[in-house]
Amino acid sequence: MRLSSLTDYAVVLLTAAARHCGGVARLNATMLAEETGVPLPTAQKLVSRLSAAGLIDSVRGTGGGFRLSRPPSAITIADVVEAVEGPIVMTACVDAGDHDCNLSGNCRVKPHWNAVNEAVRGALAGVTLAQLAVQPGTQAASSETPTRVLA
Amino acid sequence: MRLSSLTDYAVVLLTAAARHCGGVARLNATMLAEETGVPLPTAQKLVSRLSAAGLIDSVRGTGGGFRLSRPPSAITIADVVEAVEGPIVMTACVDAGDHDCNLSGNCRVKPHWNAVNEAVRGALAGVTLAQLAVQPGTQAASSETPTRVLA
DNA sequence: TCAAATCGGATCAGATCGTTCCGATTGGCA
DNA sequence: TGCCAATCGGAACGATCTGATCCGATTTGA
Repeated sequence: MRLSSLTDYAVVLLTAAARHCGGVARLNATMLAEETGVPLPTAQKLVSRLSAAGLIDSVRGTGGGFRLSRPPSAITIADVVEAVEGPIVMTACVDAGDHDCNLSGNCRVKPHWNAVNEAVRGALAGVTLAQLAVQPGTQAASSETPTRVLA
Repeated sequence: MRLSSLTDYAVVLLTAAARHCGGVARLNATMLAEETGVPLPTAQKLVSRLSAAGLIDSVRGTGGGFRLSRPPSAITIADVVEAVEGPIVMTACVDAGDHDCNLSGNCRVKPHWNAVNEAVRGALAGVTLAQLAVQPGTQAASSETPTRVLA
């Protein structure tokens, strides 16, 4: 019941990127790695995955870099988790194939897992990058409306 | 973002135990393993952990076994997760020590993780064994009141 | 007192995660 | 027009953790 550290780093990187949203047009992995303290190779790997998932638009070559593909208020932690770790599924039952569950035949718990899954996913989808990007103690100054899960 | 399969098995075992709540006084690992399809060694290991966590009361020796220490409606999925996997912490930041985070110095995301953590934990704590124990399709007959997270 | 049955802890293989490195691609510059 | 530098993209390696199996400790009943 813990996010992978790669996901943790991804959130830190994207939050930093969200803060630079109005600044330079393009960011690069080296710059964000230095600013956040995330190891450069790891940052590069994350840029790959986030780009593949469509959360950032990346441009290769000299002067290239990346930028958020959507405004920070439209990117949730659930999006980041799915981009880095894959689909949010609590158990093998919920997975599309739901094959390799050796007790799927008479498993009576299975029908309930979907609801649990959606509950957890909803909790993660209720937090946006815009909320994370605000400075600690200055949340009142944010133009974003906090969701109930953060209350 | 996935529960360990041990946790999955633990929920299946405890749900089966909850169904036998009004039946025989003591259950044993062998019996539940056969009934649910969980491998016996794994079931034994889970009994150990669940007993150590106080979710079940176990008695050793001939004729021994275990039973739920609380009514099924008072045991939530969050309890099971914590018993098998340890405390529910999304990131290293939330952990008590919060040491080995090499960017804790100027990490601006850290203050927000606690809220996310509680949101997820709340989602898991809103589902009880009593809800999982009901037969699929007969939820209306359950005496338990469904929680909002399942709505 | 003996024996059977059960829980409890220790051991080992397997898989996943995290890190690191190298190649492919692109744009700028002479 | 050709070369070079900078960046993303994918592949390989090592470490850590999980999950399954086995054997010993403990207790009750005959």
